[in-house]
Amino acid sequence: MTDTASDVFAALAHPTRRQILQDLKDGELAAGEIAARFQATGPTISRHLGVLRQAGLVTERRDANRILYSLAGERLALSVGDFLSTVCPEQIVLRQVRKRSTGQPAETQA
Amino acid sequence: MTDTASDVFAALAHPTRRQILQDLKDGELAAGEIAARFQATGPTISRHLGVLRQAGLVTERRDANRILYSLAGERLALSVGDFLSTVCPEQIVLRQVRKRSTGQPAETQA
DNA sequence: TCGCTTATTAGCAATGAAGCTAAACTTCAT
DNA sequence: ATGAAGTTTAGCTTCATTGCTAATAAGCGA
Repeated sequence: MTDTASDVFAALAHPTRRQILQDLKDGELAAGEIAARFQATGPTISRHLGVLRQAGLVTERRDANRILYSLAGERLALSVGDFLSTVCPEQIVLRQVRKRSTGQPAETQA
Repeated sequence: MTDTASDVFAALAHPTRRQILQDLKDGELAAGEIAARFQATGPTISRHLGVLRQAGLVTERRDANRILYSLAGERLALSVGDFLSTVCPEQIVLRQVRKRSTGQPAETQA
């Protein structure tokens, strides 16, 4: 049910999560540093980070006390760009992204 | 909190809706023709089409009895590509897309 | 007008998402 | 050990989404 693309797009559907990804664009940040940029509570941001991690859009590593998050830009470009390039290939171009071997997993269940 | 990008990504988060967009890539289709391609009922597909329309990803026009849906590819590429190009600009290139010129009139949400 | 086709809207049940507070867990310092 | 800082997990409430069936609207033809 929860295929890859759905997880990725659902993760991107929340403005806080998109902002987190933009903040991570310049380098890794600790969970607390990320949470400090929003009005939401720490647990709420932690859950958002969990959604992003489950979608494969961020990676985490431990540094002593803290947990540092990094952007998984290639994964983001691959998932989203792959869909975009199949629906409107004229308007978008993917760069240095290997296409997956097979086509879509054909999940057409409603 | 339902900004434009959130509506677009939320619309793309459902596999049926992504498949609808892919089906529309080759030209406009009537609602019934779209519904016939899925196992879901007509009303369910109609709601999916409503979500896509509200996100601005499809346009509709009346033809006698039928309502024909078309892909709004430029809008799709603009919304998604704009975000992608800010988060991971190295991996993606936008083509013939004006620089975020759309001042959307804040579409209403149910 | 009546009936048929096409498509949407209304209403309902089930599921999931998002936010909070409180508690728990990990790591390091005292 | 004890404690403090940094994060996550648990539990709860609220609201949105998804799906269905039944009902409604709109258009065309006899």
